[in-house]
Amino acid sequence: MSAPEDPALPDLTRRGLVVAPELLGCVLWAGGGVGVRLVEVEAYEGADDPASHAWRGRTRRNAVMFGPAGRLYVYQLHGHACCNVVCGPAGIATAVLLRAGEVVSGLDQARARRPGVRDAWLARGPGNLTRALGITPADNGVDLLAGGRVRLLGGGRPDAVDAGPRVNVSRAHDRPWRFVEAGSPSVSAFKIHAAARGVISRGPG
DNA sequence: CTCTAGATTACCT
DNA sequence: GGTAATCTAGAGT
Repeated sequence: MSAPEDPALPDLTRRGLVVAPELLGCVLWAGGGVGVRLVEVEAYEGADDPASHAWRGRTRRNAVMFGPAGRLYVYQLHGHACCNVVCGPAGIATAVLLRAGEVVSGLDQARARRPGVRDAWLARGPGNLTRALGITPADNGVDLLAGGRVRLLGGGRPDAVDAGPRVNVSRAHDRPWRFVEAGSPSVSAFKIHAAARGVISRGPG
């Protein structure tokens, strides 16, 4: 009871690039009992990463990225919500974007939120993942380790992980900071930036 | 105050 | 394959 930390969770106080592949297989659990096992994530750093929201320093939107690890950073884009797990020590902006997962609990609730979508695609894509879980900008800044409505739980690592360029980012194409569980049907299938093709590698999970 | 670009998605041909 | 819908934060005037 006195040790709420989940031993299967990676140490989130390290930089997002290190934490990101270790988050694959972990479960993001939200209200309504819906849980999503993560199969696709992307790392974002701070001042050194021109693709990051935190590249130009702290603003009202990205303030949570500069906070302590284990918080949820939620922002809206084109009318959709996307969420990140904040990493690193307080004061350092680094986070992991949660791009896709497979629903492992609360299937009925997730289906109700995404009518007409096949089960494997319920949480495929960052906007779809937040929608299946019921996460909104109102959840920005919540502590995922505090046992609240939104939580991050440990899980088994996938057998194999693919790395490649991040999706729909127009800068820093040379950085293979997108990590996916190899072969998962729940991984999003968006076109990568033309300049980023060919930056793909495979490594052990 | 106005303008623009964007870590997206669904629908079109 | 392509593009319109959608809307806000951030930067520019």
